[in-house]
Amino acid sequence: MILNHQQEIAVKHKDGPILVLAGAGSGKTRVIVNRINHLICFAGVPAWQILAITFTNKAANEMKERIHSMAGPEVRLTIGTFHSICAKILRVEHQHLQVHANFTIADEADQVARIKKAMAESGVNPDKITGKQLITAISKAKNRFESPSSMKENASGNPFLQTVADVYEIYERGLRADHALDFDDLIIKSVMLFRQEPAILEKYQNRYRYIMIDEYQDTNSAQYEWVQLLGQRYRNIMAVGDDDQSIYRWRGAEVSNILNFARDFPGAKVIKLEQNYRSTQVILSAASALMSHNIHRNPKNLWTEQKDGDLIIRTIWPTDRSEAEAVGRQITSLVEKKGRKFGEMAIFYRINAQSRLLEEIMHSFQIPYRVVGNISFFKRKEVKDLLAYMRLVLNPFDSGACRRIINVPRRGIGKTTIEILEKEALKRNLDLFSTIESISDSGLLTDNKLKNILKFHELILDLIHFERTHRANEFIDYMIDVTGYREMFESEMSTEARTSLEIIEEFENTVAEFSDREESRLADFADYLSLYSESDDDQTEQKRDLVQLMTLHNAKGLEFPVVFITGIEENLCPLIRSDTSLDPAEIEEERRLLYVGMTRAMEKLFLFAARQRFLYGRPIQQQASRFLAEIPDKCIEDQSMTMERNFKSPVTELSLRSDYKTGDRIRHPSWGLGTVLHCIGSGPQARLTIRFDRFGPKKILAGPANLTRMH
DNA sequence: ATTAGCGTGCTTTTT
DNA sequence: GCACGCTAAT
Repeated sequence: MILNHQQEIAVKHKDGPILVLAGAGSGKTRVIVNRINHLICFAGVPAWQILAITFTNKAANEMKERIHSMAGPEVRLTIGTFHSICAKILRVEHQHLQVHANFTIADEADQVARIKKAMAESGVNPDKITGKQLITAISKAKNRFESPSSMKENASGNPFLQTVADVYEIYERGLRADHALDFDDLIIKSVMLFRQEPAILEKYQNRYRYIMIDEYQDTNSAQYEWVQLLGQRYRNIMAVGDDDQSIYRWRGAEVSNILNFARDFPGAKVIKLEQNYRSTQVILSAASALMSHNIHRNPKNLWTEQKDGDLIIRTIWPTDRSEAEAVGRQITSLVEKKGRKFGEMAIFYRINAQSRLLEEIMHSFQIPYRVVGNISFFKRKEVKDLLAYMRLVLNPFDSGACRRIINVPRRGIGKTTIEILEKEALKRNLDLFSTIESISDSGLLTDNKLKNILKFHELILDLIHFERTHRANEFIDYMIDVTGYREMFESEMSTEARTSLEIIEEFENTVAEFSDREESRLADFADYLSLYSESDDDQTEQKRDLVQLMTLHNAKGLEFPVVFITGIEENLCPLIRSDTSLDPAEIEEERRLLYVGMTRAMEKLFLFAARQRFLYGRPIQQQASRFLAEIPDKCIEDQSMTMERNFKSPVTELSLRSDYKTGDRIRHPSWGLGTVLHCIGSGPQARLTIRFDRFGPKKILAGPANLTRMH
């Protein structure tokens, strides 16, 4: 395809910083791929000097493929996520850190387990502070480069921070003892390495002279500094992103990074890609109108050469079930009457819990589907067990891995034996695995038990030995047999054991596939498993003609001819947790999330909501989302009335009858002056969200509040 | 030492 | 509606 003018400028840009503000569907990936190709084939840049960073492995793989098909399969450049690139650097430079080269990467489950342990150890009351809160707080501290000790000093008087600091300290100690790094560490340790070792920094600066970062709006502060450090020497940085598609603020992404790029890199060229090649005019107008309600953004003017296309169908259903059935009916009729393929359609929702009902309905309509990014494989205990074996073999210091599989399958090593081992490990300041050797002459264990653990020890040593001389797939096959892991299920005839065997086989297939195309060391495979989530793999599914179900977050970067977005209701989309007051910035992020969902649609878009929804097992009365009222009527065909005659759509109510609107100034008898952020309904029943000048945002009911309107 | 059964409590999104 | 964690029973 021919590039448009703006795309061409970006593609042909060679030296110096450049920011590409790429609106939804504006051919962002095309620009990156073409520029890389241009650098290699026309600008004389050696491929190995190019570094391309993406946020998901899926994006990285896709980019790799496209570059290889364009510039030739032999070009070798570095493409990967921040995390995988950092992991590779840290393994090479490990001697400058306090870890050995085979450090394990603590995945999410591992992290949760460690936090729980640390909580128990420091005597935190789990009713008061949840593990999740601690993980978030610790992650924030880490990304500020704050150590547990400095956190302790700064926490004086704040009991919450005090607790966080305590848990943080134990958590860190645990990671270090096991030679493990968590996701945050991968980035942070790399930054610290760059900061402290100028020679190493220089080495990588010279190596990666051309840096490209996709989804720049999703970078967090540590990643930002990483880019600054690595890029400051040659300043050949291309940042590509869209502030309107920033949906990861909650995990530290800072939109300001993209908004301030031109300031951070003086002389940066700024290119705006505003022509949309994906959606119809109607869809694009609707999405743009929605986004215009956000205040904190770069205004942009997306346009398309495409015709108007079909109106967006907006329907409020009485229940979540009827909503799901409507999706099923529509899909069936689009296939039967319009010749659509299942694979051309996708269903989006805000939270994973919504998928179950949809799955049930798809099933009863006999619609082939798949759920993207669903738990399953990587959370299966079989996969975790096998992964633990791998980790222990690669890194015998990993006591967590050791503990997990020391008695799986049964080896007669029970809780008490493990407790004795752990106490001894703590006393001697050793890891679990080496404790096994040194405990033999201590007389702490009976001969029988000693025999059992020594046998286990020997088993692992044998695996370590085997690993050195074999490929990952050979090792895994060997491991599964020699540990008796497969046999454990083979001897059982239950259906559960049968699925376990299937999982094991799937695991073997994964290695086999991996060994086929990548380096085939076990260590690489372990990284692959730790850093790659399953939502990353195959877009081959699209070819298998299945309707795809996914969360709005997972929809980013994809496109479908037909899109259904379900559950566009207050408190669900935007999602508002009951315990938190609603922060305007969070509402803006929710709006961006819906925007991302809408802009995935090429031709047909359905926006659905329900008045009653089952959530956490109970029926909850829902109201249409404020976002629905923000989409202009001219883009919409509202089917609520025809579908259900005796029900008046709250959307109509919402958009037509409101005493207050966003921006109105009011006075409250006790809270004082404030600005209306949002209003649902009218009269005394109206539910208002007001940001008070002195007290911040509050939700109130208009009736009892006795508000005065200011002019 | 292992398992089964029951109650609790929690639910966003992910590298 | 679910997963998880705890307890109690074998």
